[in-house]
Amino acid sequence: MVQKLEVHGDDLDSRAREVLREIVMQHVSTGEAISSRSLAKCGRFQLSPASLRNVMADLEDLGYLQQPHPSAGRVPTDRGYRFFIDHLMKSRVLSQRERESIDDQVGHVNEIEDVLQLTSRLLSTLSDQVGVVFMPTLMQFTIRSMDFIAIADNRIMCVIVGTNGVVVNKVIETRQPFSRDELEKISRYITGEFFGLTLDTIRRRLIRLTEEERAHHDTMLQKTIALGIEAVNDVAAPIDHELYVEGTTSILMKPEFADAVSLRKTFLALQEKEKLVELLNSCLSEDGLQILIGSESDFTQVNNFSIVARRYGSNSAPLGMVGILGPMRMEYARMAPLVDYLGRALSRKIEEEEQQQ
Amino acid sequence: MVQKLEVHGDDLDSRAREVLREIVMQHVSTGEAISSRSLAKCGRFQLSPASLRNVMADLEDLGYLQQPHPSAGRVPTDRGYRFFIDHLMKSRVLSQRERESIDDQVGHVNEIEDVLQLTSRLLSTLSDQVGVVFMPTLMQFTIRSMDFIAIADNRIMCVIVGTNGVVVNKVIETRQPFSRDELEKISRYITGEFFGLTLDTIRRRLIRLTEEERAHHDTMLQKTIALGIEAVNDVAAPIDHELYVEGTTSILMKPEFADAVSLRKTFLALQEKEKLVELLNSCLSEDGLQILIGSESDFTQVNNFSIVARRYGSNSAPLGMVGILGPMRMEYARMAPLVDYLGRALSRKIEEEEQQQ
DNA sequence: TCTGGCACTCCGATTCCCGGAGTGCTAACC
DNA sequence: GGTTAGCACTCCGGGAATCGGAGTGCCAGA
Repeated sequence: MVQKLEVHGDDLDSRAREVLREIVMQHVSTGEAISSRSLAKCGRFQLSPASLRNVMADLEDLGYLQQPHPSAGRVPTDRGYRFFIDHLMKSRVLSQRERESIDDQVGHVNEIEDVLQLTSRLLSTLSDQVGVVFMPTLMQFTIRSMDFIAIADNRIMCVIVGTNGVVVNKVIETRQPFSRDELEKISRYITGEFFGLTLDTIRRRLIRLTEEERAHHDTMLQKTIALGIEAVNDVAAPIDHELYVEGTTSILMKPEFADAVSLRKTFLALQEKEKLVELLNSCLSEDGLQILIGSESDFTQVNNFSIVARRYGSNSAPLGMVGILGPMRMEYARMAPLVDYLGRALSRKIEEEEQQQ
Repeated sequence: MVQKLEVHGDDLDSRAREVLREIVMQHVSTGEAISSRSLAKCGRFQLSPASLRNVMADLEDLGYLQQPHPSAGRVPTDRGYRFFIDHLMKSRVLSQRERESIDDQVGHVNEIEDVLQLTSRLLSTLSDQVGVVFMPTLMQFTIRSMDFIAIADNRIMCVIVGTNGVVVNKVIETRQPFSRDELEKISRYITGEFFGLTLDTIRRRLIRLTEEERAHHDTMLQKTIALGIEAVNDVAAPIDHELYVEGTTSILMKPEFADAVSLRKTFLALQEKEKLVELLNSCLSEDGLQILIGSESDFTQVNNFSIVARRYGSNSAPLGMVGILGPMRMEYARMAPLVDYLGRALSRKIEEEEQQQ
């Protein structure tokens, strides 16, 4: 399939490529369907509208363009955008000023949660699209400490701090009551024993311990293990994630969503975050910048969205996804470096925190 | 002003009152403007349309009705709704089934946060409007315990548990580092010393202690005080609040918001929660069910909303507001008891938790 | 005081019309 | 063979005109 597309890429002669590029660029900036006449007028082709019409007809036959209705100009299809991105696009690098502004703002925030929120906000304002930052389950995190606090007799708050500075806390219900003393001891023990391990490993070790220690009748240790398992299970439930979505208002102002019907639809799509989470989760396995256009995924298809996203965190331990979400018509050449830079900035920031502490 | 309205209330003869009631009820159920003919047809009046038109004209002169456009039927104004609610409405009590269903669901949840969220969800589904639950700053809460956990050298998580079961936690930055041992001691000391007091009192005591103890050179105590003050200040910042808003989708489906313009406007209003918080905060001082219609508050005026809300928590220590939010056209007779019951249910639930522990 | 009747108004849907914009095709041209 | 001019065709969108329906206000008569 990819091979096929590559061949297609070479199939287009340079004139057709230039025409497609110009149509994409004009359409992105105006939002209108592009006519042969407006192409001729732009001055980049020494050709008459009639000749350009021929080229456009060819591009339509190949599935790169389409007409909203007969006797209208052409609009890029998602395949058209895809070709543009893969072969024609010249990424515009971020200006010095923009990068400095980003670095500056990121530098002034400390809490991980705040950094994530700031990032989504920056993505949104700088792109004028919806900014998204996603942090999935913590199963793969390595922990720095794990503390237990009595809230009620059989209700305990568990606070887990990751080596990367992320803090998670969750109230868990326990079967047996714990005293303040016990909890302090348990906190010390677990933190001391499991420092630097992932929750996943910790759980496996705890389960192994259960079996080994069954004979010893050390009640304290048994209590510790029981509590530890409950905590790990509860905190690292697979649905557990953070999702920051910023700038939904700006996207609803776009002409694409002018009428009440698509406005409602888009609004609902942004409300129901499960689908989005599902998509981002599935993107987590791949490295580098990822662009999904319209029909290329379920979520983007039904809403005519595009997504430009990227993993953040270190290569060995990816933490989540950052990206933007908007209508298919967007300035990919500007979005791509923006998302890329913010992804890097976020990764760097988290790494700093990790080292510093 | 209130006096004036009361007089108005008596000004209307019984026929006019009945006509107004019928118009409100018909309009609420259909959403259409009500004509003299449809009033005559409903059978409650032995009058011809022509006579009813006279009554309607009078009600319009008094400001209770208005015509969307000439030669359309009449629609209640916000004053009309106000009169209806104050003098004509017969609250429909909740059915046994509904109450049992509510009690049952509330009974199955334990976390305060979950209870609040459930309540807003119930409000939304049972009313088919937007359900809102608001919990303002915790300054007036009495605490059960206060624990400090090291996250990094000079970053500490503070977990406060209220006697009502509410748990708040917040990461605070400290000027000096604290060891694990110190933190445990501090936690014990503060919890022991300040159990049952409000954050506000605690802060005042801590400040007094600062002065008293300055001479003693007890570094440990000084550290304790410093940390305590930082924690209380930080956690109980005035902006600190929780707001649960549920069911925004259902409201956007209502015919009132069919066109793109009002859809956008409503959407934006629901996004920007500050205004809503402001309004709810200002309602917090008054007891009993509160109904705000259209022009009766800034927030409801610009969006043509109405709000039916009620305080929850005990009388001596109100915790927050519960309520529903929707277009002016809503079944107030059903909304009023619903909000009232859920407010009581929520208060009762919180009280139970408090006693139980 | 109530009611029937009548004139008037306004909305909304439907229809028709027309200009603008754009295409596809063909034939001529370089 | 590629390129261009010309022409017929199509479709959209806005505007004017039309018409029926719904509702009111008012007046005169019971």
